[in-house]
Amino acid sequence: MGPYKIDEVSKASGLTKRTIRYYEELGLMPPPSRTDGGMRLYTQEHIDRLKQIVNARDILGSSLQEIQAFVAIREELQDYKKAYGQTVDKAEKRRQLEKTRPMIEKQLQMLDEKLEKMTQFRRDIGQIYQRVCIALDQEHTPNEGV
Amino acid sequence: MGPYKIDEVSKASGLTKRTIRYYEELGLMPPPSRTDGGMRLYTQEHIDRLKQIVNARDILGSSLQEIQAFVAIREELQDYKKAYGQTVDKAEKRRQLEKTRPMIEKQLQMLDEKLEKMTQFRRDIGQIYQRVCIALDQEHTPNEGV
DNA sequence: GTTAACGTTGACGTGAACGTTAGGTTTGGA
DNA sequence: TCCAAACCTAACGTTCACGTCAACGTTAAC
Repeated sequence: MGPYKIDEVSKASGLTKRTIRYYEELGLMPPPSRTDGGMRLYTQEHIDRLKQIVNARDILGSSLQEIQAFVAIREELQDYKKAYGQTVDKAEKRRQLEKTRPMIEKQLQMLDEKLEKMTQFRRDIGQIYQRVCIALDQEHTPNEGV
Repeated sequence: MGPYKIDEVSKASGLTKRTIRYYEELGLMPPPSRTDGGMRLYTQEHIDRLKQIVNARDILGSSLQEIQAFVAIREELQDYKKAYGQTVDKAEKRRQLEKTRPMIEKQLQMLDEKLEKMTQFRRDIGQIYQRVCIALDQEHTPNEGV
């Protein structure tokens, strides 16, 4: 359990070594201690911190490509609606819908996952907030009392 | 209200003209019609679509800098915890906490906004999904019945 | 004490998501 | 009809978030 070298941290966090150094450079992570030779020595706290960052990144970081997938669903449905009155071929409509359904299901699953992680995140921060408030109250009231 | 030129769309959506053209290029938006001279003519639907994209982008797109703000709060609190047993100066601790509290409040507000938008987003997709399922059921069942 | 595996710091490369500039065309009002 | 304002495409520049390569130093096992 002692100090970890960067490769172990990489495997534990799922990030590449490059990314770990990059995050340190950005200041996302406190710089770890070093050996006399200059090698980085990480603690468990560093790993936890990186996992938090990865979590937050997964929730909050989506590319335009991913966003496109979401908006595309609505368009497909709009296309379907437009074609609804015109298309004579019911089987064709059906095939189209059957194609889009699994896509929507996938998006819903992704959204639910992100929502869950996000609410968990919210709870964490909320708890921290409460502790801060309590601490502030406790230090404030006694001076006024008696 | 008639066709919109790109500058009006820009003001209505909050995106720059460059970004609007870029999103079209990416296929995030259906290409608008053109005048004989080649000028883009947008409809209200285009504007709505862009607003959806902006919304989704605001929810899902955060940089590492923004993520850093979230993670930083935890670190500050950890620092506080560490110093809790050692610091003799209670006023100093209090000042530190009073400094972090508004930061946490801001983060909470941001998170709540994102959460609300996200759940709304989720509801929308869920409704679309239901309509698709119903449509598939309706076209399926009658052929089997009576 | 040698050596292979792993670490370090630059430095350049890359794709995404635009900003900016250049050079030319279109539009709409005086 | 003329002209400024707004539009167009094309192309290069930029920042972020890393990947990748080179050249070199450190560790740990044998």
